[in-house]
Amino acid sequence: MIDPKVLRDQPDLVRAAQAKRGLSDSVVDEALAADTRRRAAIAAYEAKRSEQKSLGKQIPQAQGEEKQALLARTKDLSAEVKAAEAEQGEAEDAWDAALRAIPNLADEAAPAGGEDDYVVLEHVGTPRDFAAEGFEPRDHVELGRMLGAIDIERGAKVSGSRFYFLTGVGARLERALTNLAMDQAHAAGFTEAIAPSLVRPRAMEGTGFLGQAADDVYRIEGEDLYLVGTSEVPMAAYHSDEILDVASLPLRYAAFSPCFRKEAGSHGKDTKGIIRVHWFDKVEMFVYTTPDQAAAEHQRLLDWEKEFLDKLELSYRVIDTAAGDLGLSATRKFDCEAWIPTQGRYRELTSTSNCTEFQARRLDIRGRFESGPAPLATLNGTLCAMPRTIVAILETHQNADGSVTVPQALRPYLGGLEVLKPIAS
RNA sequence: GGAGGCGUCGCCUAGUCCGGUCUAUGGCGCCCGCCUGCUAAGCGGGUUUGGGUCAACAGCCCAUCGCGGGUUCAAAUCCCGCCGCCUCCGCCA
Repeated sequence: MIDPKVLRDQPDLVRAAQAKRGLSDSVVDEALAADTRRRAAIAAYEAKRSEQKSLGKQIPQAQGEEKQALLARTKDLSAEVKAAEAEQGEAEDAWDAALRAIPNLADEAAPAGGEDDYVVLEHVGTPRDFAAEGFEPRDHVELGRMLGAIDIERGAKVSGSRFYFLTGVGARLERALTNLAMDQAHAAGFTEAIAPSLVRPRAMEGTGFLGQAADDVYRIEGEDLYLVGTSEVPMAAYHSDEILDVASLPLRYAAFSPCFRKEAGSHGKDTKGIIRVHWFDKVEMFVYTTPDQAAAEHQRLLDWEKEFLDKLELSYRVIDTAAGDLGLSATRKFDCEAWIPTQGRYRELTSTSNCTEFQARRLDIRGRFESGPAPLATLNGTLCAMPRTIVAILETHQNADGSVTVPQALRPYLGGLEVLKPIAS
């Protein structure tokens, strides 16, 4: 959630931020009204409670009529306290709900507008010119079939649409990518993590995924558990309800986990191949740091993402996502989009978000500063989402005969394999 | 899945049976000060977190003994539900 003090003292700042995302600012007035009601309710309750406590202390000493009078008064007070407490609880809940409905304030530098209003920050590499090379590129579905790497038909047979099996060099490729990603993170000082992909509501809510993204979340029937769409969720909740030593920051984690997404509302989009699937594995970077370091850390996460894509010899562009396309928690988001030859366009491979103190407030993650405990900043960034990365590698590095040249950096992870060759069919 | 035990302000711990003087005990650690050539020891003080009020990071007040309800004038203490951890049994990758 946003800083309640900012809401109270600078509501116009929040209104402007809402406008930048293309959202109504009515939530601001609702939250302000809820805050006023809440504070009045707290004052009323505390006055009653204070009286009850002081009278209660006199009862054990009192005798006879005096005691009876006290008991009569405190009995009435008891009911009043109960009523005041109930009102306080309701006011507090309403205030909390109003505050949680407000998304993080978009960064000043983030472009205003919606999905199409992103700003391209840079292009890295040049998309391969297959026409000049004299052959028509095959898409990853066909390449995957020829290489015995991706089995979409059987994925559908076993689990339904948007599921797949990785087999043979496909499975080896995921393992190699995972290790390449983890090794890079490890070398950069990250702590490697394998995270649970089932979490309780608190973790899901705290990371902001039960808001407008709730339709995309799988829930386990009959249990209070959700399947995560990213290990950002368990990694953010990892230090929930903790006060961390500021000297230990930044805490950087590289977490592997399967990710599950309903992809509600995307019917008809990316129905072919493994660009958009209900399940995939991912190595995600997750950082806890101080608010004043968050922006610089965001750049570092972007740099690590670029370093990884560079190792895979992909051509890509980096975009600065517009405010309206930010998630609930993010103040700014950079996406790296790789060129997909058979689609003739750039597709998101990695994404890094600066969530400032938004998630930390919801999950009660604080640092012990000299001035006292205060919320930390959290950031996340994709290091490697397996299926899309495999798509980009296969399509980008394919040869006319359907073989695929393995990027140099990946070869040691595939036992020195230089070329993935079609299997005899 | 079955049986039992446990959960107190960083860590350990007293208190819970028999509700009120608990404004939660003591130790360790940590911080400040005194003392001392220096260090250690010793001595004194401080040390949960959140919130309300306020010009105030001063003072005062409220909440907080795993979480949520309930009983009561009054709950760390009594009752109910839940969560977590531990031990044993069963099952099992």
